[in-house]
Amino acid sequence: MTISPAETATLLDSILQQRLSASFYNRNTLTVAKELLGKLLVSRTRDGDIVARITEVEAYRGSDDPASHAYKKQTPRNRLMFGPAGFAYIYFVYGNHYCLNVTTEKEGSPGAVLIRSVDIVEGIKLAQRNRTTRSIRNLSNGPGKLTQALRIGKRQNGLDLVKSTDLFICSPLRREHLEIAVSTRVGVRSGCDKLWRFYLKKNEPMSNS
DNA sequence: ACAGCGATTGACT
DNA sequence: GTCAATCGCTGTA
Repeated sequence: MTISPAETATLLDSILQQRLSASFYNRNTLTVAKELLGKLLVSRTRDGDIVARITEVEAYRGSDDPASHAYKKQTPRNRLMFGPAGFAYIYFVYGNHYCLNVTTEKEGSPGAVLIRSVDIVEGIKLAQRNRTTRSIRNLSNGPGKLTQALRIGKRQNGLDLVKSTDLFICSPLRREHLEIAVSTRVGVRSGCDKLWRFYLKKNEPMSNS
């Protein structure tokens, strides 16, 4: 099917109407994490748009969470976790990879949700080019993979997800029933008592597999 | 100033 | 299954 530019603009308008508001993010991090499952992450690039369904997340908080970047104190790197909700917190790990978080909680209360896995629903070919792989299974099932697939990097760190038209999250047009599974977080040495990883049961944990 | 290391990935046995 | 790559941030001096 072909879509005219006017129709594309209308479609984008309707998508933007479903965009998550600041009040969505400005809540308990665990609540936001669970409710982000099934939502659509949209990245608009020069070469085209990519839409991805969120399938796995992890919650990170502050002084109650030894696994969090914000466990001890505010630093230049983790400052966004201490700021207002609804902003992109993107950090660089292992010398190679970027991880995308969305900030939560009221200003002064650190919190963020790490997006760990998505399914690309629009712009698969572009995502494959960004990742230099043809694999679908391996395309965006990990925090470093999905940022590469959606072309998200340090440039977007601190971006306001409620206002930006290049990177944002919205509700799907069609409401669906989701079965949510819970487990411990991946790749952390501390905070292993907390079951703060949430993923859609349908496809089992998509990352780290 | 600098050593240690990480909310990972991909290549390889 | 194992393991090296890779670099900016952080804590310590």
